[in-house]
Amino acid sequence: MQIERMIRRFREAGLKITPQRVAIFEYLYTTTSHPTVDDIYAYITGRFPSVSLTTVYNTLQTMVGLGEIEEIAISHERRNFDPDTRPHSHIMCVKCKRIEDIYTDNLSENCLPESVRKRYRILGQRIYFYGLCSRCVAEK
Amino acid sequence: MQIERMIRRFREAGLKITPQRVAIFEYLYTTTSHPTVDDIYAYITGRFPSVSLTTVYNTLQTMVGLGEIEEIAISHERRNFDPDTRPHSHIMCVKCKRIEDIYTDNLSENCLPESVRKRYRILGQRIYFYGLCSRCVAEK
DNA sequence: TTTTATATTAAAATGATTACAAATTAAAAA
DNA sequence: TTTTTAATTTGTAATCATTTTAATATAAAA
Repeated sequence: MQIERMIRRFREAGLKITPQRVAIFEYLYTTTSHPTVDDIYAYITGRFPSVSLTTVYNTLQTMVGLGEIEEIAISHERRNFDPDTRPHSHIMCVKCKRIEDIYTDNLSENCLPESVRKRYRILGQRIYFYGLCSRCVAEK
Repeated sequence: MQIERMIRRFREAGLKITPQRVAIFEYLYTTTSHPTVDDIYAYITGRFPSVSLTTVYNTLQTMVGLGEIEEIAISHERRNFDPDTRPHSHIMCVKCKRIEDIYTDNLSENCLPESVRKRYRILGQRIYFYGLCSRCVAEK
């Protein structure tokens, strides 16, 4: 399972396995949402009341460094993390800020003109959609 | 020209035309880059030494509200603004952080599955590419 | 020219993130 | 199992970006 995988990845990197870290893994891999630092911190404090925000930041940064989670830059207001590293896109409701995954086989690498491609070593690509979800449309 | 256009847009919205605002318009429409708040502030202080950061923030926010500039969410480290509101994409060098425009006729609205489309009122879309520019590849 | 509503400014408040040093602990070695 | 050691966690303080606020200044209408 993914939590075991993270433990193995941390061990391989010479990092220690602490209960705080495992709790963060558990939260990331059992929620289907795209949590913020505060979401994660709120959950962890439920289990380890004395946990420090620094620990959450450090662990997330380490996981990003290992390529096991990704930051979603869909909005400047919030910083969301995504434990799903398969290629996919996101859509955010501009009102309630919820983010949903979009899986599609047609990720548009082909948008990149040759003139750009030859001047860059391409490392990644992100596609974000913005809209109003049906719930928020109904409300207003 | 675009500066005249912004002046007209502000007037139409019942907003006043101040030298500070005009200087911000001038900076935005005579640079081809994607400036941050600090880039703009640095330029404006050259002309109005006593200008306040608040004025820069307020003016940018107003322009975003009028739909005349857009925020680029390509990175959480920086907040870049784009005075070009035509549909286009961006590529950022992950090392030097420079952002370049990409114009392409094939913006992938078609990436959106019907199942998602029917649950959202789509308002916008952004595509970001990440890579190393030739200059930064050479350096390392 | 006077008036008035809006904009600017400076300073303080807020919020997110990072840096730091002391105390704790995971895990390797004995 | 116990000891040792290096890494981690914690709490606090520092930093940085952004927003709020209230007083002052000013664009533009009267």
